Amino acid sequence: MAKSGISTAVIKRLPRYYRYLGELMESGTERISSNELSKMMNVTASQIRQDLNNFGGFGQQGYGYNVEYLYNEIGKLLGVDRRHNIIVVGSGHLGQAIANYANFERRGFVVKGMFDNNEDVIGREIRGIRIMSMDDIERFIKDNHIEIAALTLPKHEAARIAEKLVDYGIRGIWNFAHIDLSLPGNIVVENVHLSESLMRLSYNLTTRGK
Amino acid sequence: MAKSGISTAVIKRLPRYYRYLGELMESGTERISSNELSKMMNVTASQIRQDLNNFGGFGQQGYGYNVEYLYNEIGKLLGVDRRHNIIVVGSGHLGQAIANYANFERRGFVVKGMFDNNEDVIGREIRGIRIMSMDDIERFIKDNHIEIAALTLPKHEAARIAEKLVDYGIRGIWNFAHIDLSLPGNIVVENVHLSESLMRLSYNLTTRGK
DNA sequence: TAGATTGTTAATCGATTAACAATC
DNA sequence: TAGATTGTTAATCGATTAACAATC
Repeated sequence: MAKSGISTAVIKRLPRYYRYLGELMESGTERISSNELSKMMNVTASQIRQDLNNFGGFGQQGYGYNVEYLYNEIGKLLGVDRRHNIIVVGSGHLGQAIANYANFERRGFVVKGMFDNNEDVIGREIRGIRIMSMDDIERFIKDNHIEIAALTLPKHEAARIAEKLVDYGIRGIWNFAHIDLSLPGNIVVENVHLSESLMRLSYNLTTRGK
Repeated sequence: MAKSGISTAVIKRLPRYYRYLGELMESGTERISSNELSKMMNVTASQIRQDLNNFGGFGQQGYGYNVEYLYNEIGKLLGVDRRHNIIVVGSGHLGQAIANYANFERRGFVVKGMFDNNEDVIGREIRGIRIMSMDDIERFIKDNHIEIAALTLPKHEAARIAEKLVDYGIRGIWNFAHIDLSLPGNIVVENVHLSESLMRLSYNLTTRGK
């Protein structure tokens, strides 16, 4: 996995900065100092300045950061200034939830199609998004410039299909299957392992002093 | 937030150990060394030994780790040897997906009810799970020993309802709303911010050398 | 100019890895 | 017993925080 110079710790925090800056913009705030922001976000001002300086000098001494400018710059880093075409592979409840979540579109993530092996659901539409046969997936990816596949298949199918998706030209996989995909290093995999998340919650419930 | 002595980095890895050990058990493997496991999981053997030794000596010199024993011990740490009653608050597509995911039950996480403000859906059932009015939520939590609430409400409602849930006795919140909840320190919050996950994927797609 | 606040270097802290003595 | 492998201490690496000179 070809790592860029920026540490994953920093990258993980970027979307949260983006969210807070978006809220500041909505509330009409024009400028903000790392110190003010640090209080809102419950992190150190030092960390904010260090994080941002990984990407260049977004602020100005004596003034702070211009909210709208910083928001837009972080947006560019996160790629939300571009359009990303997505397919959802697996039309179970989770797949449907993703297809239904219109908010992603505001950030440029557009679900163009869904795929499933189950004959019964093929042909149905969800929020105008067609469920198609897996047989059509290669053609569809190529014709529609699909970049990202949300993978919501059961674990026993996920690994095999993921490899195919890569063959067909998918560049990133949003993996909801409870499995670690091993794919070529140029393929981006972002895991959402809900059951692991729930177990962490359970761990903390169990251990918490109270 | 009263932190236990174990670092969050270690805790985050526990469910993954648990998953691999479960697979080893299924495949009939009786014992495993930290070195073998490290190769399977793509981590260092040193890290595995350090992680496990946070909780006590689960292994044996010259032998390694007994798979079933270690699996069960980590299971206890993660609290999957106990039953956790859950409610889903917000019956949108994501809430329904959670209610429908029967696999959680195998780990002791049982969804006992769903709640919504929308009159149109109240009374409906999903996999035998009743959607009820928010007005009944306090009673239900108390009568059914509900420990965890999965919060799948829109962000503008989430903060207010979360506070109420805490008043009613909820101990852990599985938060799918795009907001940082600020709740008393004895309440466990586990965030699943899907839009942030998608942005990280997008960041990596954008930056990846390729 | 004086005050504020960044950008950036240095110090600290924590997490990971390496090494090896203990022991099964 | 000899070999294997843990448990654990020590060394390294990386991330966070503190400090302050640069500069708007």
